[in-house]
Amino acid sequence: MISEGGGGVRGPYAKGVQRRQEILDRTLDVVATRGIDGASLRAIGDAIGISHAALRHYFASREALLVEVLRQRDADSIARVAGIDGVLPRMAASADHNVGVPGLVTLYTTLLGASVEPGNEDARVFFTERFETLRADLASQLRDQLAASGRHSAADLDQVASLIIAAFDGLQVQWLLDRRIDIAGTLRLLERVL
Amino acid sequence: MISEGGGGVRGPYAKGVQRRQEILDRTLDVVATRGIDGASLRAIGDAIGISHAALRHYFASREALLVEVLRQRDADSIARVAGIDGVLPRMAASADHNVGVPGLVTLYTTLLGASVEPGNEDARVFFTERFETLRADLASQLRDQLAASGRHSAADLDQVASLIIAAFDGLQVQWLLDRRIDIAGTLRLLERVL
DNA sequence: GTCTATACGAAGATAGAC
DNA sequence: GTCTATCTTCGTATAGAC
Repeated sequence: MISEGGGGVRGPYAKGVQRRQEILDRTLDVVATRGIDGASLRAIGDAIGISHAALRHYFASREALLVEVLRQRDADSIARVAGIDGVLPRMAASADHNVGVPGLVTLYTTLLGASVEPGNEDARVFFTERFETLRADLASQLRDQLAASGRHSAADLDQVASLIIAAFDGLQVQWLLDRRIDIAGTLRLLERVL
Repeated sequence: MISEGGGGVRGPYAKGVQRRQEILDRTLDVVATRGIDGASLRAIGDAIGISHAALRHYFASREALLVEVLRQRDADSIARVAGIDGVLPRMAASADHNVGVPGLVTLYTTLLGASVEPGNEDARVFFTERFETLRADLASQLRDQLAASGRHSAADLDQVASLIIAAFDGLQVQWLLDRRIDIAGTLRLLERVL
């Protein structure tokens, strides 16, 4: 719907949509291989076989492209663990999966760090909304869990949600710097005490 | 000792040492005012009244300069709360202080995010060592606290230390993106459950 | 030891031709 | 839709004044 306007009905779009997806996929490849700093528009363009200027026909800026890569993979990630019961077990499963895709975790961490900087509005908007949504979802699920187990909590569930997300993100950074860190195990520790 | 070699004993150094500190101080000002991306070597040089090339007489690279700013302020920060009893109260006090210096928190967060990227070795070394030291200190203090209260913990204290640091860092990021986040309050929540 | 001047290559962004 | 060419700014590097 949104992507249908002007021009023909099908022909022009199939290629454009495919091209856009190709750019997103190859960008993650380049990021994983050469790092974020190595993923210049020219390097990404070279990997696809187009000029760096052509990339900007699909994405408004390099930042917008990187954020879009993350947005897509993050949605996949959330969908993958959607069936798992319990908030912390779901986070731990996510952590386990992420261990296999360090390039993506690096992209997440780097963009998150950059998002607090004025001038990186795309990343800022993405993460602000992501955290807002995630906090609300987690808090509501925690409420359900407590109700189901017949208990009730004295703690502010929004604060608990913030804490869980913070632990997840913070542990991921420590893990990237030192692979001995056990993200899932530490999240299970948090689950035990909560 | 280290900084004494060649030339006179005092004269030449006074200026250099002072200049170096001036650069560190002004760099934080520029970062706080214009953001990290706005803190180019040229912008920092302009703020001091020297050329950008002169900065590299004191610091090997822009990254090394930024890391040194953070290293110095971080040491101040740790010293400031050193007298406070209990691990979490000390972290909460740090958080309370940081609320007043958002530019420094932004610098910390941005450099931390960048440190996981290959090519940012200065930041990587700083944070890797920082986390290692901090985890060891926290774990040892937690052990003391438990011993003093006559209890003993079933949990791995290194994991608890990781968790506390992760919560602190993660909450700071969420706070930078949404000032409604209550870092100290959420840390106290963590203290209550541990 | 301290600093200016200057140049280099790479980056993101942009304009306009095809 | 894609390109080439160009603009500006960046970090870095070097030569040399004082």
